[in-house]
Amino acid sequence: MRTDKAQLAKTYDPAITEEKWYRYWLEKGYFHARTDAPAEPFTIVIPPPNITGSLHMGHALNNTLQDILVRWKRMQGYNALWLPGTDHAGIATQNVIEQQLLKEGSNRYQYGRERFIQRVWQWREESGRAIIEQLKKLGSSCDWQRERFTMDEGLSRAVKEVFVRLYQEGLIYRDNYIINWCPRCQTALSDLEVEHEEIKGHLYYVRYFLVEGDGYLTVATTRPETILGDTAVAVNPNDSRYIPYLGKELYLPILNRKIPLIADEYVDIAFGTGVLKVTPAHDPNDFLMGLRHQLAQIKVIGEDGRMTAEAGKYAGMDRFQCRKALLGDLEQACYLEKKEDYSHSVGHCYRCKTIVEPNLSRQWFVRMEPLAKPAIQAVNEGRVRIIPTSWEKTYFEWMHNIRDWCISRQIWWGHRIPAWHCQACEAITVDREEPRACQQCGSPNLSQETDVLDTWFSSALWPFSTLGWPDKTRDLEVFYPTSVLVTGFDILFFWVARMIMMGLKFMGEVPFREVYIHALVRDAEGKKMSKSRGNVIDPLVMIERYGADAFRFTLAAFAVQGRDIFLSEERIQGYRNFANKVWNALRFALMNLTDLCGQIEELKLADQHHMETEDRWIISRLNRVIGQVNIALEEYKFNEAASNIYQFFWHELCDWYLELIKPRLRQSTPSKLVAQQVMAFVLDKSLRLLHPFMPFITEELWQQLSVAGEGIMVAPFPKTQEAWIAPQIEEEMSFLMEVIGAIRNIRGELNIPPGCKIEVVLDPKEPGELAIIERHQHHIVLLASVEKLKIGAWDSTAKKAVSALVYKTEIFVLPPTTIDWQSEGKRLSRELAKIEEELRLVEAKLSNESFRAKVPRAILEKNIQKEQALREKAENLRKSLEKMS
RNA sequence: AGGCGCGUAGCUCAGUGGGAGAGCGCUUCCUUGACACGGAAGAGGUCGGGGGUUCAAUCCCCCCCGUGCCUACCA
Repeated sequence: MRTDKAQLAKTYDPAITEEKWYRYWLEKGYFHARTDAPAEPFTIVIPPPNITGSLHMGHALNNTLQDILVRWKRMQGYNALWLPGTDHAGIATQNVIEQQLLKEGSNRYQYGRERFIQRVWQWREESGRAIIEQLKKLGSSCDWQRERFTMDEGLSRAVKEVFVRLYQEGLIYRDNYIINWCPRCQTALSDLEVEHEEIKGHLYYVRYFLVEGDGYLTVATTRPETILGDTAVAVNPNDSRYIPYLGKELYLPILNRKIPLIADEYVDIAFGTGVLKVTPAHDPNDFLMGLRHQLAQIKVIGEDGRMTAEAGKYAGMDRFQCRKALLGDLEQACYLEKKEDYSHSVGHCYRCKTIVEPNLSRQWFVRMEPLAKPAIQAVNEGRVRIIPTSWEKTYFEWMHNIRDWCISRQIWWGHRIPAWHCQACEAITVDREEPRACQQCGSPNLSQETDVLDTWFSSALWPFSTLGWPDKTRDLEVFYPTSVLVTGFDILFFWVARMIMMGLKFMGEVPFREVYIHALVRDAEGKKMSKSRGNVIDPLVMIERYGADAFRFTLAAFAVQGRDIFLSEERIQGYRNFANKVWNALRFALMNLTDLCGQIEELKLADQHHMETEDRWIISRLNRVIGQVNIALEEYKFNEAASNIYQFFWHELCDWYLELIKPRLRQSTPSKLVAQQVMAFVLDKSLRLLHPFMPFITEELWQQLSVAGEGIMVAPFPKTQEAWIAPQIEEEMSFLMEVIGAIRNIRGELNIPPGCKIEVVLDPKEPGELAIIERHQHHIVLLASVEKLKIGAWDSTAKKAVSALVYKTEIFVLPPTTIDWQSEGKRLSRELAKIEEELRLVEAKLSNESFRAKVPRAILEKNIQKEQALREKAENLRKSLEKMS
C-alpha cells in the first residue's frame, strides 16, 4: 500500500483514493461487528432508504452523520455496529413497476398477482440496490454482512409474529370505517400518509327544498358531488333560526330523495348558513354523525374515483367531471344560490399527489392508545432522549392525540396480512402459518386476505427484526437496545414513535437510548419549499467533483441543531480546499521525514525539556482541540467539531507551527529531530481527529506516515492529555504571534512586498515581554521578513518610523523606501478616531456607579484593563502622528 | 385555527447577557523549495422594526413586519 514518500502529488485526487481504501476496509472486515468482542457495543440501525430511491441530500446528510458517529465510536474502542438495509416501500415501489407495465401497454391486473410480485423482486435485484452502492461512495462504514431488507424472510416472520400477537390481544381489529383512499394508487392510506395542501376552491350554496311547503334551506359545500350521497341535513340544536324546521324532511336536489333534518352539536352555527349536509360515506365527521343518528351510508364515489350506480345519471363519471356536470344541473334548476371563492386544505396522496377521497371501507386497524402510553412514558422518563429536546414537545403532542392506525393496503407489493377468510362461515382465522381449517367452523375452505400491510408496519420493527427477532439471537442480546437513532424530523411520527411503541411492546425495552433529529436539507423535490432558485445539488455529482471527504465535511459543518440546511456549492469547494491543505501539510511533512527511521512514537512528557516553545504550544493546542472535538461529538454538535478541527489544522498547525519549524528542519541538529517527532506526532493525531469526517484522505495520508497500526480507521481516537496543556506557553505564543502580526500589519498597510526586507526595532517595557522577544528573535525575523531586528529603545530623532503597540512592547518599523507619509498619517488618524471612540465607551461604562457596584469582578477588571490598553494605544498613535508631521 | 422555527457582512451560514464570527466573494501585495484548491494584509454589519427587563441586550420578555414548516374532522 505504501507509495514512495517523496512522490505525493501536488494536489489531492479523491477518485483513486476513495475506491482503493473502501475496498481495503472491506477486505479487512473493519465494518463487521463481532458478537464475541469484549468491548462495549455501540449500535446504530440505518433509517432504511427506499429501494426506489437514489441518494439525495437528505440521505447524504443522514448517513454522513451516522458514519461520523460510528467511526468515532469504533476508534474509541467500542464494538461499533452500523446495521444497514433497505425498505421495500410498498406503494412507491409498486408505482414504479406499474409505470413500467403501463409503458408496455399492460397493467397489474392483466399481469396477475404472482407474476407481478416476481417482477418486483427481479427489479429490486437489478435496480433496487443502487442506493446501497451510493452509500458506499459516501464512505459509509456499514456492516454489510448484516444488511437487511424489510421483505427478507426473517423480517417477514417478525411481521407475522407481531400481527398475530397484536390480533390475539385485540390490538388489531378489522372494521368498516371512513378512511383516506387514493383513487390512483387504489389503496387505503393512513392519516399520516395524507399531505394537506391549501387549495383555492369554491364554496357552493345549494338549496334543499322542504317536502312540505315551498320553503328551502341553503347548505354550503366545497364538494358538491357528495350531495348525491347525502342522507341527512343537520343544524345545531341551539340555532334558533332552524328550530321550527327540526324533524321535517327535505328533498335532495336532483335525485329528489327524501332526507331528514337532524340536530347535532357538531354543526357550527357561525359557518356558512349554519346548515350542514351529511354524507356519512364520504366525510369523516359526517360518518361519525351518521353513526350517532343511524343514518344510511350511501357510497356514491367508487374505489376508482368514478361515481357509482347510486349516483343516478352521473354513474360512471369521474368525481371531478361529476362535480362540473352536477353544478351545471344545479344551476339550471335554480338549486345553486351562489358561489364564493374559498380556500381550504385538501388531502393529497403522499406518494402520487392525487387528491385523496374519504371513503367508507372495511380495513384493518391497530388500536394505538395502549401502545402509545408506555411510549410516552419512556420519553418522559428519559429512557429515550430526543435531541434536540424541543422535538419532545412535538412527539408528546402527537402521541397524546393519537388515533388508530389503518394498516391495510390494497396493493400487492408488501407483507400479506396473515388472515384467512372462511368461505363457509365468514369467520377470520389469523395465524403465523397458513391454517388448515377455519378456527370457527372447521371448514377447510379458506382464502387468504388479499390486503398487504402498511410499509411502516414493518419499519416499526426494524431495530429488533434486523437483529433476528423473533428468535432469541446473540445479535439481539449484544446490540439491542441500540445506542442512537439518527433521522430527520419528517418521520418522527411515521417511524420513530412507532418504533418506540413496538420496541417496548415486543422487546420490553426501548429500541434506542437516544434519537438525534437533524435538519432537513432543502431540495428541489418541492418537499421543503423555499426561495426556489433552482439550486438543486446532487450529492453524487458533488462527490465526483470535490471528493466524498470534502462533501462530508461540508455536511458536518452545516449540521447545526434545529435549522434547515441549504447547501451552496461554493462552500463545498471551500472544504475541498481544506482537504488539499491537509494533503499538502502531509506532503510537506513526508518530505521532511525521509531521514527519520523507525515508527512514529508517542511523545513522553519527560522529553518536553528538549522541546521548543512552539513544540509545546502545538501539543498543548492539539490537546485542547481533542477535548473540544470529543465534547462536541458527545453532544451531536457536528458543526462545532468540524470547525474546531478546521481552525486548528489550517490556522494553527499549518499557518504557524509548520512555518515556525521550517528552519529547524533544514538544519541537522538535535532540534531537528524533535521538530520531526513533534510534527509527525501532531499530524498523526490530527488525522485521527479528522478521520470520522474525512475517512478517505486521512487513511491515505496516515498510511504514508509510519505509524504502528493497520489503518487509521481502527487506530485509537485521540484523548486529551491534560498534562500537555500549558497555558503559559500558549500565552507566550499568542504574544509572539501578536508582535509578528503587528509588524505584518504595518508591512501590509505600507504595501511593502514580502521580498523587501525591513528594519524593525522592538522596545519591550516589561521584562517578561523582553524575555520572550529575545528568545524568539529568529521567529520574528523569519515570519515578518525582517532584515535587521534591534531590541531596545528607539531614538526618535533618527529616521522616521511607523509604530505599533502590543501590550507593553513598542514596535517600530523602518520602511526601506520612501513611503507616502501623508496617507500613512491619514490611516493612523482613522485608527486613532476608532480607538478614541472605543475608549469613550469604556470610560462611560466605568464611570457608571451602578455598573461598578453590580458587575462581576472579572468583567470589571477586564474593562479596566481594556481602558488602560486603549489609553496606551491612543497615546502611542498620537506620538506617531506628532512625529510624522 | 393551534404549535414550532427563522430573519446577523454582497452570498451561504455559525455564535453569545459583558470585546460582532466563518467559508466564499471583494480590495491591495506576493510564482518565498507543502499547498495559487496557496501566503500576507484589508474593506464591509444600527445582529428585521418598536417597546420592556437589566448596571449591561444581537442574545431574555412583549408587540409588529417578513418568511418557512408541522399538526387539525370546519362544511
